[in-house]
Amino acid sequence: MSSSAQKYDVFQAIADPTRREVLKLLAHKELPISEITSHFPMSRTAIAKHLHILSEANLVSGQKVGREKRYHLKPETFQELKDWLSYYDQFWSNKLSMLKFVVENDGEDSRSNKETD
Amino acid sequence: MSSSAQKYDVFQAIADPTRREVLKLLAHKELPISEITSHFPMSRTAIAKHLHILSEANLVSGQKVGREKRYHLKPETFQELKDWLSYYDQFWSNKLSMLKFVVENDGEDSRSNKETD
DNA sequence: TTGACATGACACCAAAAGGTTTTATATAAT
DNA sequence: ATTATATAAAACCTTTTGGTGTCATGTCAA
Repeated sequence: MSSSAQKYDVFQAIADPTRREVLKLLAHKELPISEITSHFPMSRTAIAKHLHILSEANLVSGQKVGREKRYHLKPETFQELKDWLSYYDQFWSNKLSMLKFVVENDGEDSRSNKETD
Repeated sequence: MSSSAQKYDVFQAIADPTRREVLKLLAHKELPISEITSHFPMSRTAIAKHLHILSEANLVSGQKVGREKRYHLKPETFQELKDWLSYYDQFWSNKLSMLKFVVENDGEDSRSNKETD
């Protein structure tokens, strides 16, 4: 599949508030560009660009139906994001258990700096 | 300080590849700016800016220790992202894709050390 | 065939993002 | 007290981003 020089990745795609709104709209129902546009205070061209970016990031995909093109979400890519996030889970659980350890042992570890944050 | 007019949100913060690398570094160990910088082909000032953005997005926080300032991750904000993502689950939970997640995370939290970004 | 509709593709522009270098300030060590 | 270290802050520059408007193309309906 596309290993092509993707200009936009998932992270950049969801960085823009308008694009996140578009995703939210498409969650409920697949929609053509002009209908999506009607929900925003900007031109259809602008929305088309946003959809292009979302599409390159594989967050949405469009299928032509007659003269319109209907866009819908692509679940797989949301999963990519979840995977990225879950990478960090291991560190937090470690951190939490370590904190618990420190507390239970009255913080006698010499090298540890306790954070008040 | 908690009511600042946040210029950068979490989504923008993680949009940049360098910043995601920084997060990855900080996952293992809290670090001062200069040490973080040593992992990148750019100036300390540039990294400082990235840290400022990550900090504004509440993904990291820094504490001064002597003349250095050590940065560490803030788990709560990662949770925010998870929440945003989980909103979409309802729309495709019946369909596919969650299956993939379950399978890939089968081994519980022992040594799943996937390379992320 | 003609006209309306839905979209795609350009060219253009202002503002923001991501980097640089320089200057300043606080702490540590000799 | 002086010097070296660690960071902060400001001015500046270039590329990218997010928007605009205009024109071209493809499809449906009279």
